[in-house]
Amino acid sequence: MSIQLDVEKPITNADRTFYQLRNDIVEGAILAGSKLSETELSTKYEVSRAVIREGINRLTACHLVERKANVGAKVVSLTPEGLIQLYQVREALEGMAARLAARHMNDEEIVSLQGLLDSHFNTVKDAQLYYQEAGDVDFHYRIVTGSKNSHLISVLIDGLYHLVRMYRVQLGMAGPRVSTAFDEHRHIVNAIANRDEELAEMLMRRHILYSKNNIENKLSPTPT
Amino acid sequence: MSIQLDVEKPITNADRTFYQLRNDIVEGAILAGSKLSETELSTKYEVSRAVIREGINRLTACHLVERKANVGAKVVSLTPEGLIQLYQVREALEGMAARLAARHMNDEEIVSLQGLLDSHFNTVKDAQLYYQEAGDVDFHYRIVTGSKNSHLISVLIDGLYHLVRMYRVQLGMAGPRVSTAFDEHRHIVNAIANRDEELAEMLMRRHILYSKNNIENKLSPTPT
DNA sequence: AAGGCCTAAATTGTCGACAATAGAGTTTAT
DNA sequence: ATAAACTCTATTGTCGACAATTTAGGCCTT
Repeated sequence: MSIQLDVEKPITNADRTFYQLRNDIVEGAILAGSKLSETELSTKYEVSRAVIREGINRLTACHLVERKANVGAKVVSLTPEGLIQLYQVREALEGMAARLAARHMNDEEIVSLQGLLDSHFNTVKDAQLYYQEAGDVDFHYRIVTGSKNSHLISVLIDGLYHLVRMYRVQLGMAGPRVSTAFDEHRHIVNAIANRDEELAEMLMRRHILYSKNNIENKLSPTPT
Repeated sequence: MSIQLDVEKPITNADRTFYQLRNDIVEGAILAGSKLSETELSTKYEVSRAVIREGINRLTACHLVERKANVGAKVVSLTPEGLIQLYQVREALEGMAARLAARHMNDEEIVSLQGLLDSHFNTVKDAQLYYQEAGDVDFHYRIVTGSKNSHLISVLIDGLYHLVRMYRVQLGMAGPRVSTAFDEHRHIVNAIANRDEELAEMLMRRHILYSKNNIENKLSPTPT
């Protein structure tokens, strides 16, 4: 089963530059916490300062950079507190997404989602961690879109998920928790298939909470 | 007690223009659903197109306008479905905000919040609906900032709240529910003062859910 | 020597002009 | 008559230059 989350195709030059910038920041090619010089970037990406500025503004909107008037922009710094706060927001939003998915996903979408889990099961058996990681992203992606709530979708997919990916990539999350996370996914899908909104939300919130605790333990011995 | 939620001061011309645009959209001076012509706005606000473009981009980030490449931007349309989806996101985020506020607000902040409610009680007695409306905004504002979660704060205050205000202003929400909402506020503050995270979240979610139902009934006789 | 002030360099903010694209209206061919 | 292709116009996308602001460094004063 194919995995592609970045189906957003660049129309204009500003689009393309924004995607490149975002990717370079998420992947760490542009270091976290570093300053973003407009002139420097404009020569590096071979576009005018105007498109760089638009890119930086868009990056500010998804919380990947911070901008200060008359001073400049810099890439956000990755901190344990920031990661915790990020997961708290995820817990709230994705919990609601699971609730709404249980209400609004049609039968066809649910069957497809179950099929996705089946294919994950095979990769888990073969212990292909990378695909599991991508599969996890794909799973959450489907729940969110399944909520049919445009605000939820845009805030998570256009916004927070890129920051989540940035933490994962740069702090080297791949981790265990693969098989247990798979079971949690299965339970969530079951709740959605049963149209049990309450349970779907609760299971999703716990799933994210566990994930947060798992990451916290990896980062520091004393969780908050 | 003074009420000021827009303490954000414009530094640059782009800031000032963005605030003006945002206000004109929220207040309805620029009609919902109407197209935003860059050249037209640039003459109207007496700034260059670059400034207008930055403003439009920022408005896109807080979901007040929608932009399509090579076509242009238009103000979002207000629909019952959009309002419902907005309140669903509010329920999730502000519920979490109340939970975190119960965890992170210090005693001084809680006392101040209780004082705010006391002053509301007087205005409610005098039936000054306008101040109650502003007071409601102030109340929610404090809970959100009390969460000490920067993502939560920015998504709600810089983003969704302006859209909420737009719905309230343009669909003429002032409504009854004043005194009952006041009681709900009181219960929420009590839960926070008792450091009861679970209850604070639940009460806040119900508070927003009631508010949503109240608005739905005003809009259409058949709620979703 | 420490502190403040002034100057200069670099960076961001703003602007007007030009290029590229989309949409409407007109023409033309079947 | 209809549909496709073309032209033209209005709007957005992109660019380089100029203005305003910040910041760092040296200089002067106490």
